[in-house]
Amino acid sequence: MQLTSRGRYAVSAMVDLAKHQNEGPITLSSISERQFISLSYLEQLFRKLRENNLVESVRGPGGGYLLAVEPKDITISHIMSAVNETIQTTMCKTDETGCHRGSRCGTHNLWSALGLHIKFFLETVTIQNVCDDKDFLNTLKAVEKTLSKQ
Amino acid sequence: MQLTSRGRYAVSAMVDLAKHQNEGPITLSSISERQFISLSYLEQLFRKLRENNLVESVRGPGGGYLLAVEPKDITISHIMSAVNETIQTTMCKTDETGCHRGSRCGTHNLWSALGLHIKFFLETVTIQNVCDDKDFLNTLKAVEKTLSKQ
DNA sequence: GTTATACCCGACTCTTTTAGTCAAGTTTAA
DNA sequence: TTAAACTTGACTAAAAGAGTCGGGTATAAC
Ligand code: FES
Ligand code: FES
Repeated sequence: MQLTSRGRYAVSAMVDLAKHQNEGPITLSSISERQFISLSYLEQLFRKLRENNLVESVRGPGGGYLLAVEPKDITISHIMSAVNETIQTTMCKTDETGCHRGSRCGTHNLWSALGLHIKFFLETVTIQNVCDDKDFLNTLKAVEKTLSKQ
Repeated sequence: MQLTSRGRYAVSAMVDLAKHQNEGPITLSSISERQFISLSYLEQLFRKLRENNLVESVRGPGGGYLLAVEPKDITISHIMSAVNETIQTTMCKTDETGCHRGSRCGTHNLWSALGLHIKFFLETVTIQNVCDDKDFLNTLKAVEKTLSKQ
């Protein structure tokens, strides 16, 4: 199980955008160079980011992309969902092909809890945090401290 | 990104085994029926579980598998590693094909923290917990409470 | 000692997902 | 008019995953 590059690239690009926020529209080719992501691939990703209202585009020469929302209000979860990078931990369907043929399997609550655990992290960290490169590490420490006390 | 069935099946099977612990060696075909997992696939998984000393096998008629360790000492993480179901959140390599061509990218700490976050959960929950079907949910609540206080 | 049970093992195929490309547009500042 | 830069749909190739197959070997029961 591996975080796909779709999700990682999208976040990298959004962070790059946030860091150059005050420089006007940022071209994909400049992001491409800085983040080592192919231009075509970025175009694909930004289509989805725009459709999800996370970025705004400016066409024509001098154009590029701008954040449509403030960095502190964009969570990693927003970005991941936008590019269809969902983290699916359960495999239950209601039909005959599901986990336990319709009913809940003995591990359902485990995977469901894992899913929530991950979701919580992704919804807590914003790209502002990533730019600052510290808050989510503190978050993590607090979590571990709590758990180890049990 | 999706939890693979390799990992989910392995955990399901181990939990099944734990629940029938006191019945002597458990055959794979009985697990196969209860958990809706093909026998061949189970054999593949149990090979790895045995190589990692999580289960013991008894050959011949009346044979089957037994837990090699107590349920309270087997974490989800143990099982997942045994069947090569690692959750990889970073993509850094040291060579020229890595994330940022050798150096750290701006999102490295984020993914690294996510990886630790998941790892912590998987190392905290045991199959005993899953059998009881409650402890890891409490764990989760404690985490969320801590985080929401920040 | 034959037989049936059930574990053991390597290799293989099929399917799905992901990564990345390509070839065509359209808008607009200079 | 031109060139920069976004827009779009479709396409291909590579990787990972799921699951199968055909052979084994050990051993309890008869
Ligand atoms: S994971 Fe939901 S029923 Fe098995
Ligand atoms: S994830 Fe480690 S360098 Fe990018």
